[in-house]
Amino acid sequence: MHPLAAAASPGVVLAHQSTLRETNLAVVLRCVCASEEPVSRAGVAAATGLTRSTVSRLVDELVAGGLVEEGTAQLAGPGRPATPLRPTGRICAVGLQVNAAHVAARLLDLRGRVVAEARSEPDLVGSEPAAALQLLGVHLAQVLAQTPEGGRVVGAGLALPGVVDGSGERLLRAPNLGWQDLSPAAGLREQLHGIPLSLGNEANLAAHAFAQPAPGRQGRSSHFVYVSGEIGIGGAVVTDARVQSGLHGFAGEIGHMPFRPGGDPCPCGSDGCLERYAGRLAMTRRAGLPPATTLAELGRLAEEGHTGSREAIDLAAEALGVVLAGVVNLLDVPTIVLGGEIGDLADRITPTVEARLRARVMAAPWMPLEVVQDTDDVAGATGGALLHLTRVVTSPVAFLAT
Amino acid sequence: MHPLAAAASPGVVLAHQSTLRETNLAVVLRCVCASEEPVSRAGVAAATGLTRSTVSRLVDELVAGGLVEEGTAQLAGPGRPATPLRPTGRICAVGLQVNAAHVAARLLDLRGRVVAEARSEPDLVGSEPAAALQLLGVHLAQVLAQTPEGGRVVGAGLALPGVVDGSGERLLRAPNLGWQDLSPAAGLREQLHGIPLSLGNEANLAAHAFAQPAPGRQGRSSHFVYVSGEIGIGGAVVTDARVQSGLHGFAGEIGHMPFRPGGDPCPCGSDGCLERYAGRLAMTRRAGLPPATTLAELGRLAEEGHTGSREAIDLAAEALGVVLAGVVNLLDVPTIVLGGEIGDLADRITPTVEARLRARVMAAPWMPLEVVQDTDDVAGATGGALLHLTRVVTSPVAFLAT
DNA sequence: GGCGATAGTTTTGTGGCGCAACCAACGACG
DNA sequence: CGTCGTTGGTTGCGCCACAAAACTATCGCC
Repeated sequence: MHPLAAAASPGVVLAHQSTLRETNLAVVLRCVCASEEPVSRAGVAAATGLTRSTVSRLVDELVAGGLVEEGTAQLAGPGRPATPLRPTGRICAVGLQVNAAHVAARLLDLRGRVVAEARSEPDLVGSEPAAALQLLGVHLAQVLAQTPEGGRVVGAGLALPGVVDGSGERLLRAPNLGWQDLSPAAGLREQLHGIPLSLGNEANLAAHAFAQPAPGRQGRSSHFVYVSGEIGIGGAVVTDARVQSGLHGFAGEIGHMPFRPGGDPCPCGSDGCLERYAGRLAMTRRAGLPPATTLAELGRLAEEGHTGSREAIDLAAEALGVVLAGVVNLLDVPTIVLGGEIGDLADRITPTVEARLRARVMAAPWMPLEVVQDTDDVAGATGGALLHLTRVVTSPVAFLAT
Repeated sequence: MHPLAAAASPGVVLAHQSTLRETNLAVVLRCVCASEEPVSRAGVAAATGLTRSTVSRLVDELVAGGLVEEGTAQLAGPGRPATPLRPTGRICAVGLQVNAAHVAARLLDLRGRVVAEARSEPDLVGSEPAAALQLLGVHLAQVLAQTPEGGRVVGAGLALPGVVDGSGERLLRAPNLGWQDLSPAAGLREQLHGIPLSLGNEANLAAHAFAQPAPGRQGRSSHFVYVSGEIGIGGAVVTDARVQSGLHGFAGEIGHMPFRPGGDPCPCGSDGCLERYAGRLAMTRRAGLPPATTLAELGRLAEEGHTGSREAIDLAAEALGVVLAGVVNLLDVPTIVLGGEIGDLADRITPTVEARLRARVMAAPWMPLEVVQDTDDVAGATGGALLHLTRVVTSPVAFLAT
């Protein structure tokens, strides 16, 4: 690279005429994808500001390229009826997920529909990667077998509960599985048939799915903290509808933010981490229950008056509230999304968390704060698939069929 | 707006031919600005990938518009000598800053040079806004009087130690000044002569200046946490060279992240906030010194063996280390920048902070962690000016002289 | 059945970039 | 000291993509 190029790098997004066409193709495709209902060429033109003639040519190209379909039924109303446009169901991506309690595969299409799903619930704490990957491979093959006639699978995204390297190829460390330094693509090569596989942190991908529930479609919040509560606690920060992944892609370890520094030692080498108070393992231990107790059971016991469970949940809520208030102070992300197993305790936790936020967030008087729940229990897999489908929407040219 | 437009909003960046020209003008101007040395048209072409003919046309336009100057001395070497290009010194912006200890005005030009500066060091704790703004107005007039012959001042940015609303027009609350609900533009109208004024949080603007030391030029770090230690503690998170300002622009209150929840009560309504351990007021109180003691004096006393000072500094370093480790875990921003008065203690604080980071950051084995110091003591003012100058670089069309 | 309204296509015009040829001005070398 | 090679910068032409506007198609409504 030219020496100056580095200096100018952030802005070396130079534009040719072709760039212009790519941009507008993406604009049109995103518009078609963003709408729940089919839209017409004229509707796209009105929404985007492009002229009808330009939209027509771009749509024709997308139809020819197999990314958009023209419906047969016509949209009624005054004037000439419109031909409805929808993203095709033949473009698909696979979402995969492995964590301590789930192995799952999902096939999503460009409309954001779940085309196929296969899953099982083994216990993978301290497991051998090979066996788990084999099971994942079976599920992967199952969903791929249900690819629609003439369909193309553009990628696969695997959600893992651990630290993934920046390139998305290598799992560095997944403490709760007991895995480290692993390249799962090798073990899945046979089932993948050349489909590109990328890894991602579970919470990061789940947050992506929450920010963008279907390709090109905006979720109800663009600035939020995602908390994924399983054995440990993962997380992700989303600002401007984009997941903050950090310089090396390591961002999101909210479970290891300090709640009581100097308190409970944590296997991570630190002490007083949030995870030691709001993680499942910590909560069940405090409640005096076996480690395999689910959070749903814990919640039921608390409901029935079991003191230990109540205290454990209250402490967890306190810890979450305090730590999340700090995060909101730092980043002004006024929505908290509870995902993963901890969602099962949302009813008991939410009031305390909201109270702590109101009390501890400096700008609370000027902004509404909200705690919501993500009910997708394999949200990481959904996010993994959506990651690849989003790529189709943002740069359609690369995916046009010749 | 059309109903679909909202749904498609993130991508409704449709491109016309004019967009294309604007983009490329920005690319060329950024390239000229990014280089410390003057560059030639051919150099820009090589760096950006645009052709020489296109660069020539764009440069001509920038020269005609008064944003770029052709030098007279020629760049030697084999072949025809090149005509050197530099950003003009006639485009300027004003940076203003008011905090508990400084009132300052700076005039910066498009090359990033400080053209003029005026400042004073009154004590503004619990002060009347009107008097401070009057003083600021005097300094503003002083630097504006030094605008270069034929120069244009494109904007003014005022850095304030408090919460500013999203539009950049209103100061909502500045606890350490004792100010609230204030629109400073009114009080400065006479001196501003129609120059647009925008407000920003002091630490956010200082971070901007650190991320981008001159218009269009990248600083040495693109992912960092900026800590501005004065009476209280402010901060900012920078990812991908952009300051994270949050949904309402309230981001950056790192001083009110929890260090010892349940500990020292904080005027913010919470307790155990970082600021209660690492803010100047907290440190001097702990050291048994008068509140007006500067951190430089505190450091000197510690050097001389004063136990109270040593303990106060050590506790502050501990608190910073713990909280910052949490932030790094959350966001993977491996550089910490110490700015403001706390920079005077950098030597004593840095080792402890770095030790805590190494011990408490989960991904520490895979990434270098670094604590650096920002030596600009009115960095907020610099950032305020750079904010406006950056706008010139990113969208030059709006600033071309007719 | 005529009319207005809306959807979509076709034609023509315009702006902006790449390409390639050209001119300009220097250093190196014989 | 002249020639040649090298690099900087300009000019004219063609292509590409979008805008504008005229045109066709098809509906609902009176």
